[in-house]
Amino acid sequence: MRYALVDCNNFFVSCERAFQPELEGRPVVVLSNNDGCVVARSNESKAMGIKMGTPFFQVKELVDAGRLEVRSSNYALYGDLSDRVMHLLADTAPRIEIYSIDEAFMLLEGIEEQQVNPLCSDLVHRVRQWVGIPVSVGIAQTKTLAKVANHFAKKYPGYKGVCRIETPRQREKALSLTPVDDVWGIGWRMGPKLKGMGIQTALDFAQRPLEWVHKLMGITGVRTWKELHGEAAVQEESTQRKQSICTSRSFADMTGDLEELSLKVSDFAAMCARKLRQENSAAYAVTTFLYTNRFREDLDQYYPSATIRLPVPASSAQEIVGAALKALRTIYRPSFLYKKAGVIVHDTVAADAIQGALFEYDDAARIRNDKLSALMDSINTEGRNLLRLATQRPGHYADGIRREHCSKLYSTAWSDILEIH
DNA sequence: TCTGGGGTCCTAGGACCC
DNA sequence: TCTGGGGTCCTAGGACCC
Repeated sequence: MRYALVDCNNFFVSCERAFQPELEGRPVVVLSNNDGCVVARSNESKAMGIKMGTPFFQVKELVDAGRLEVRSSNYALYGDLSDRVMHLLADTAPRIEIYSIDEAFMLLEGIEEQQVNPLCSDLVHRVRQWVGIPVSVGIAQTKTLAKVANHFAKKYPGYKGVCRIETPRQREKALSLTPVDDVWGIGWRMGPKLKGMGIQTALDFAQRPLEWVHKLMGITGVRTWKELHGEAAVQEESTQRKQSICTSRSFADMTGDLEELSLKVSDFAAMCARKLRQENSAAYAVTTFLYTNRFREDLDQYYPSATIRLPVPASSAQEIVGAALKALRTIYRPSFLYKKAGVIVHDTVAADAIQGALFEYDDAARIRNDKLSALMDSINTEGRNLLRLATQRPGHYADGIRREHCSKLYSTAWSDILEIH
């Protein structure tokens, strides 16, 4: 098997540039929700030393001085452009696995070896021309090696966006030039630990005995090691249905008020229920969690969560919201100030495979709830929650979230129209 | 004053049973 | 009052990813 990892360069920034070409060549950053911190950077802003996750207030001076462009994140736009990129990939390869909003693996089975590079080069041009997004492609025998190849494709313009690791010699060379903490699967915990033991590069790591890796890092480390040796060990994307769905937000201002938290949690839960229905799923369990502000060392900290199990998997707003509020009441303590809350629905099953509980469950009520939720879905299109439960407040859960640097909704008018049946 | 959101997988340890 | 070993299931939390 051969994999091609296609990765959009600086994706959120590239999306903004696709509709504002004057941003081309300028240092740009895109911010997280609440305009909290930097989540995407152009090459120019990376070169200025701005790090991923930098709080916005630390670079605000650069913006005020006209040396840095800033945008609030616009997920409707990014999702739309992502769809367009993925369609081009699906037209190129026999099979693709979408890994994230800006990345996908193409499975190149059945494609002749000499065809692989021209095919990928052509894809890079098409995506740039038709969607306006620059992408890089890394090709290798395993997903982890394809990731390594992708780093080279991004870093060195000479590759023109496509880098392939094929021979053992190429593999060794590439691994010897890759810092161990840049390897997919080796994170901020293990990276420094390995370096402390004298393992600097991916090649150093790959040359350790497998047993040693197993003892230090467990089964996940073994997988990474095998992948670097060209043996596929990372799971194929199998389950289409998500196992858990989460909706959470930080608040612009902290709150200790149960009433206010209940309104937020109701909205998060209703959004989870809607995502469930869109996936044609239902969930056996609902978890509500709260966070105090971890940056305020002067305040008491509290990170509680509680899970409610349901007798029958649910996807109606009524049931999910009811369970989430019940969980909230068990964890809420009035003596704290909360900065963030969220709802997770998990233990999901296909909605059409639900088995009723034997006793003590009102089937008629469930069917009524499901019908009402479906009706709400048909009226509430994405981002426009016109219908709500009584526990939800007028407005949208995104209300009160800071978005002071948002670009216009360039592309999404079309998808809104297409979603109305 | 100001510090994101949404996922997956693995493991350690507790509860419970025989 | 003494009190072993092994198995399973569940859950919380850690580590990783983007």
